[in-house]
Amino acid sequence: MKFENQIQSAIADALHKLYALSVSSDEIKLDETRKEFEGDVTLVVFPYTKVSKKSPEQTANEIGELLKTNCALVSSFNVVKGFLNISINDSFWKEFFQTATSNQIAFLDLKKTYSSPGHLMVEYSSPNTNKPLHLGHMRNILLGYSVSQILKAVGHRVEQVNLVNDRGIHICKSMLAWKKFGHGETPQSSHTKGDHLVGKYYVEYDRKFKEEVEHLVQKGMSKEEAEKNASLAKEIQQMLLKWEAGDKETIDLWKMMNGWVYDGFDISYKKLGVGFDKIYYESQTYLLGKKIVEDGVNKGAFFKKEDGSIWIDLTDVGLDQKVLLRADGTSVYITQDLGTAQLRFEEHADLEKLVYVVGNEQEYHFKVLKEIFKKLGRSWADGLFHLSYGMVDLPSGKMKSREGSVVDADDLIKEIDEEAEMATKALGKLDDYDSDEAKKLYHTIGMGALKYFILKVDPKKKMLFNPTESIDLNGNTGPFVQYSYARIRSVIRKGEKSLQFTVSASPTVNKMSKEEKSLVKTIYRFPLIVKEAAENFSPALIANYVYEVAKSFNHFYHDHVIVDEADKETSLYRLQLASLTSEVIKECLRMMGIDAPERM
RNA sequence: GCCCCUGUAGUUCAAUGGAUAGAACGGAAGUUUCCUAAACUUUAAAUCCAGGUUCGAUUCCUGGUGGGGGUACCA
Repeated sequence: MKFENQIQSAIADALHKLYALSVSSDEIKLDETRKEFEGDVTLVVFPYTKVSKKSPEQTANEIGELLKTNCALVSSFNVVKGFLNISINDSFWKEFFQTATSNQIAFLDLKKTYSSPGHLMVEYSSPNTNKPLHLGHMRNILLGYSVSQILKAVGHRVEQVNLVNDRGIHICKSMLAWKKFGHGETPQSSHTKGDHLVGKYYVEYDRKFKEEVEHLVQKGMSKEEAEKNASLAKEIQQMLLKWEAGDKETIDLWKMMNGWVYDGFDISYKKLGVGFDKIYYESQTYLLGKKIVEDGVNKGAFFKKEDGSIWIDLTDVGLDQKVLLRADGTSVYITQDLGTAQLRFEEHADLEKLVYVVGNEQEYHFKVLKEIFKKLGRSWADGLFHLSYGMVDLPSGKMKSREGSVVDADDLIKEIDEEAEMATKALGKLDDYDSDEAKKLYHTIGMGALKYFILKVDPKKKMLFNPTESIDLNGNTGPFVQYSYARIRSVIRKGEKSLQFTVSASPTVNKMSKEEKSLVKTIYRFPLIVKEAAENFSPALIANYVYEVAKSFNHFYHDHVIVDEADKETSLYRLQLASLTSEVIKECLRMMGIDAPERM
């Protein structure tokens, strides 16, 4: 079905015949012809003028002539400066279209893209249990979910997992504050979502602690001393020790409050339409991590300093010395990651890649993690991959959770749903919807806007998000694509009614207009785009592609009457094209975790 | 100090070393006897600076400069 390979080898032959140049066909680079020129693919001939010893134009013409006579796919060519624009025979496009429409499922199902699909794990979300999810988490979650769907689409087996940071001193802070100042408040009694309630006490601790420190400073203590000697700081240490010792009262409190948080997170995940195959908890892996560190010391991979702390020396690979276990034997951040990774590869012996969706401020951390496992001789160490993404900035600057300048995920979802509702009501199209249907649609549109907005940006770049202007519904946006989809569906419904059109009917293509061919060419690229997106873990490629498809259809739609009852043959063919287009759009949206409404 | 990322229209984003740097929003001007006007058409507007490599550089290299992040037993 692919024509590129045939053209490439035909060019390789031509170069060999004309200039005795031997190049393998996959080294020949073909570009898509720019829209303003005639042709389908373009060969840049400048690199070959050295061997041809002729002008670029002459070289291009020579190659073009030979292609035209030797390759049946090539119908014509034209030369502009050093660019050889090759036109592919129309029959190729017709044939492609007919094959694709007569078996849409085969065209959309890319599971055979890789002859030996892999087994991968994608970790995303990774929240702390001391505060609710915010905008930064949303970029993480949407990226992780979408990447998982893309990888599955090309046939990989994917484990979608979450790692909950459920232990440590920061967790104790909200526990202590609740215990001291909470008066037994629960999510039920306060009608507050569990994660928000716990977050409230985390903030409360910070406030009380600062008060106390300030008080001590006024009494003449230095700030550092005050932070060490504050009674709250001491109580926190006590609590952490109690937790580690398994003190029943502390553990029960911990379990209760974490339970509240998980209930809250579940609601947020559900609203976002994402989920996980398995959730790992740091509290269950950090001990394994400690063990790995101890084993490493025995093997001589790590060393112990005089104070008893354990380190790894990574200066030989351009990194620093890093601490792995504190002098008092307690674990540091990386300790649990060691345990978690080890556990995962034990659970899935055939796991090839472990993808961590984590912000770019942790790039150093993941470099270190990989090097540690390499030093320990783990065969799977090279399979660790940090899918790093940029921060989400606000117009007011960076989000700082301690300063409260965060955009809360639940608030944002609510605002966007309301925005979608207002915009939809203003158009007044849903008069025959009942309130549940309408509400569902507002959410579909709102989430479509939010998800598309976040996913269309290259992950590694930082992005700016303006919550007050919220989300556009026009232009390069999710709702535009959703709207295009809904409209195509509506055209098809009409066609089915008036023409008894069915998807299984086989159309005959006589002529293809320029717009039609352009749309067909765009659809042709679908498998290539998805493959590229899977290889680069890039939902942005899918987003930009689906926008192009939607735009291309809108263009076509305005130039043609699709359902013309006087010309059933053409109508049938155009409806097939519409159907194929709508399925491609739906599949792309699905890979981004966006719903495609039939009507909007 | 050292390391990493980044600088494109007024704004938010694109552009495997290729043709006249693309979209969208916002600005200006249009299009509803026609399957959804959340649409379509036209229009003004940009590569941080200086070198280098190349037939050709937004892209690669060097230096400068602006922004962000990391790095010292935080997670």
